[in-house]
Amino acid sequence: MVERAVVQGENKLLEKNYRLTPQRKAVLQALTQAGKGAHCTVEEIYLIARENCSQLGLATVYRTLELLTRLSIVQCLVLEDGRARYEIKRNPEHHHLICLECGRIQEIEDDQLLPVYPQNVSFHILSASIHFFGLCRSCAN
Amino acid sequence: MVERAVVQGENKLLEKNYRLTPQRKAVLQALTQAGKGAHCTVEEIYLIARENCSQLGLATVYRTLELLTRLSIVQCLVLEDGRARYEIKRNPEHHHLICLECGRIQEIEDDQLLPVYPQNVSFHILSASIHFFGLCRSCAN
DNA sequence: GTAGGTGCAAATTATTTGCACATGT
DNA sequence: ACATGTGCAAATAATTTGCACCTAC
Repeated sequence: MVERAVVQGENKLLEKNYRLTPQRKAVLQALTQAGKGAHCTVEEIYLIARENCSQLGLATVYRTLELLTRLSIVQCLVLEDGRARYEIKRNPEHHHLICLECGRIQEIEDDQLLPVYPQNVSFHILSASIHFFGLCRSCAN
Repeated sequence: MVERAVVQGENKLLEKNYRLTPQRKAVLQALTQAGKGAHCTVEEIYLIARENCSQLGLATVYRTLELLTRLSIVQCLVLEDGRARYEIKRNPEHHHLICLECGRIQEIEDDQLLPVYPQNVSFHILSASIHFFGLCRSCAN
């Protein structure tokens, strides 16, 4: 079964006159297949996507993710380890709870934290990326 | 004139029985010399620090920054470009306003944004890193 | 048919590591 | 004196790029 997010992504590509190649389909498929809260590295996406598109090259995955990011189909998350992670962009926006003990990443939706954006700042805020660090339930005992 | 932050950093090193080498002094000095809101890359810190310690090697800068981070003397900031940036840790904590147009980074203190940490989440939050993206005053026209 | 996309291998960039030598305490 | 630190060069890891070939439209 083809996920809704895949179809939406494919449509966005077509709308902007980008070609719908098996490689792009496979990357989109991999991102949704990994599921919510997956935050896959490029390498991980590559490995999953190759199952549906065996001749896929790693460089193509990088190029595809760059394109999908530019089209706001996916979003990039860079954690302290400096490696890029990607996830399908969703609405409403969400933020991340990163466990300092086990490294697991949970998600939290924007409206669960009544985002109070700064006042009296001469800066026009368009979006926010919030990383909370702490201990997840099981690591906190 | 030697900055207060340098002296504090040096004392923290001594307290924990780390040696106070010219290399470590130079890195601390470079970080404070760059000033508030500098967010220097490792390479930049290396270039500044070398002015006071000519035989300094880049690997030592990496090792020193890793140590200073571990001792909470500095903090590491990883932006979307994936390169590590470092700044002296201050109190109160602050967050970042990143201009999407010119890339300049402003700072905002924690208490200026009534930090609203999530409620009803089974996660023990210890700290937060908030990146706001948008347009700085001059780029917004 | 052709512009746009891809695979591969080589290049680049950021960071880490091994090891012989140097130095702060 | 000696553990700790350092410089250098080589290793590793992540990402980017050049180019000949391929394919979705």
